[in-house]
Amino acid sequence: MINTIKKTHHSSTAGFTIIKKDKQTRARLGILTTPHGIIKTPSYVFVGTYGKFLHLKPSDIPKTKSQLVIANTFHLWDTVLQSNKSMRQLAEKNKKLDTFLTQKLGLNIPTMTDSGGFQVLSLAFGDKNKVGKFMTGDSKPDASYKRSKIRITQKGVHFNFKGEKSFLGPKLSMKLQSKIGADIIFAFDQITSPLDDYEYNRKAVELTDKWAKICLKTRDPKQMLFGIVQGGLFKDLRIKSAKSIGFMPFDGFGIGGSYTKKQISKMLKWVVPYLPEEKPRHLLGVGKVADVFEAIDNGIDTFDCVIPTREARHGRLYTKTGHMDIRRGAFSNDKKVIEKGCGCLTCSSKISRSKIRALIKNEDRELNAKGQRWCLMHNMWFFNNLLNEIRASLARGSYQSYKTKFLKKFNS
RNA sequence: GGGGGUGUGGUGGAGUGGUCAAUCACAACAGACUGUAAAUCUGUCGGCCGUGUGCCUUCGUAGGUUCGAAUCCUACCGCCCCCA
Repeated sequence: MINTIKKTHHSSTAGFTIIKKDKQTRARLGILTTPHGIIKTPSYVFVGTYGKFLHLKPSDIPKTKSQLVIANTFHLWDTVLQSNKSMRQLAEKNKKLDTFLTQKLGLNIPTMTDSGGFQVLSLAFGDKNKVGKFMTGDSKPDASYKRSKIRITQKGVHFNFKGEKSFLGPKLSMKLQSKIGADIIFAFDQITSPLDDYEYNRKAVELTDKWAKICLKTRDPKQMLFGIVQGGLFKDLRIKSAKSIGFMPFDGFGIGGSYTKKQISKMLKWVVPYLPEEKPRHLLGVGKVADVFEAIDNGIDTFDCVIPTREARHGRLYTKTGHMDIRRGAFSNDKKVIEKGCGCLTCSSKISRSKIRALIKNEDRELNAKGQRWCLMHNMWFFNNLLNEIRASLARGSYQSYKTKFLKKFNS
């Protein structure tokens, strides 16, 4: 089983170093060191939920310049517990791939896992509720809103998934995350929805605190464990949570929860001052272009988001002037590359817009997957390149002007 | 020359007397996607405006039957198949 995989982690190889702080914002340039390599921060973290990227080969990932990948404990749950012969054989063949997750990825790079806590939110609602992480400013709480599918106790969360009863809590999450073996793991927290009231959030903060302590106690010491700040939309709860979680001996901190649109920045301004300056900060699940700058401005070092990959699969491609829907008929005869001067594999291979369009709109699974791969290669590279340029501007001390210039050109 | 079949909105293709401006799919157009139950979802898709259980014009063409026709009848036109 997984025990046969030799672990080469050494906690001494993990850490975070701040190289430079921006003078005008809270932004900082840093290096996050893990047993599987270093991450230059600020950095985008790409979401490979099942320990892989749909339609990408392991060798594609380095070509996108991705530094860090986050997978999900909830989704890997079954497979990591299964005795897996092929996985063991793989481990013996390629001894460099020393964890379950790097084996899944087929690649020896720094990884994270989410605790599965987010699924408590996303799986908790009936399809009718349509409540996600974000709520538009004018959304109003719906009378039908209720958490009909979950029951939260002091030990964790009971819920139904695909008709089966499940339970996930801090202890089990730590156990699973240890088996998965990511370099950085997250505490099991209680995320709330934008529709939850003060009282519900207050309790969630308390429970998140309690679970945080359990996670610290039952963690695998070879991994870096990040605690998570909650508090919903409420300033005093956010601060309370940040103080409390920030005081605990975590290796870094995640900021979680859900928001109304355009509120991320405000929330970060409440929370970040209460987190230890010398430790890395991760913003969970946020990553549109504008949000990237907001996060970095407010002292965030890493952040993960499905936007680049999901939108790529849906045909939305990013350029410095905004994004395009490659499926549009207007591109059917467009022989140009997605973006002139782009260094991604797709653009440097001179794959035309019309070609990508034809592939991604093709019913044939294989051709469609090829089209999606070109889109993924482009978007992931785009975001990594953006972060690379941001880092360069931080190093030069011209972050603010880079940001202004970039956003002026970029139409979201 | 004889027999049979067929003709529907950008395309394919339903519908064979009323609830049909016409199922559905594709294309097109517009929008969404933020710790991935998401290789996905939503909307529009004859014209007009006052956006409505609104008006107008449509189912090869021209007539006819009927209270009422894309649907039945007749003729014509086009295409397909079979026999000569």
